[in-house]
Amino acid sequence: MISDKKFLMQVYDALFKRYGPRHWWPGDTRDEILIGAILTQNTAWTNVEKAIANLKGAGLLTAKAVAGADVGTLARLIRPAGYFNQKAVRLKEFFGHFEAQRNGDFDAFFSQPLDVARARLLALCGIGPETADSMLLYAGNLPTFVIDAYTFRIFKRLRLDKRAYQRRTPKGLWKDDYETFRQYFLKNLPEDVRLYNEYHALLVEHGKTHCRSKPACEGCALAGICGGPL
DNA sequence: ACCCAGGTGGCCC
DNA sequence: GGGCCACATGGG
Repeated sequence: MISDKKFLMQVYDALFKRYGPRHWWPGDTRDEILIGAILTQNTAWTNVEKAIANLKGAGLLTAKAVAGADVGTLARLIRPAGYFNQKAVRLKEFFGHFEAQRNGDFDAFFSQPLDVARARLLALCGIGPETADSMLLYAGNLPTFVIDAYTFRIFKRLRLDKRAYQRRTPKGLWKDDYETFRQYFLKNLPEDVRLYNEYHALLVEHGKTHCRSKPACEGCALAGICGGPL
């Protein structure tokens, strides 16, 4: 059995060879990346694009503008992204917090040690581990790894026999666990923001087209690595 | 008419 | 800690 380090790079190489560089995050500015990270929670990116276009048309695609915007206005504009009432409140709270507490200085925020910045993001309502890691990696260029539903699904299928990235519950059952997955990647990959960026983007691209409900990976970029159906 | 999408938080036991 | 549930639009 190959080592975890080699295994992870083997998967990465196969995906990169198949899909090429993804040029993530899809957004022109850091503010837009942060906004998109909240809008895309459990939502198809195509819907997020519509919401972002609306915000842009209203001149509300910057942190400062969102912080000062009316929640009802935000909700109306981001409607296509779903959960628009929740997300409108959370967007305004998120950027309002930074504007009020830190004068909107994201450079300083992302200059903090990764673990410090991460804990501060997680303390905010509506920012869970995936959103926090997306912000840290793609908006802050800090070396954290983003785990999402695709990552769980793809890697469980790849190595269901090993389960190195699952944890045991007190009852002894194997369970998906965000932090266990994340630590697996951080521990077994070189600390490289560019690599973490590309790896997650590749997993999303692969997940969108494969390993979804299909029972097997026929014609899959990971053929030969994949362990078969879940 | 379903089912799913680059999650999160609240509530119950 | 684990199991449900609400949140909501748009595309297949």
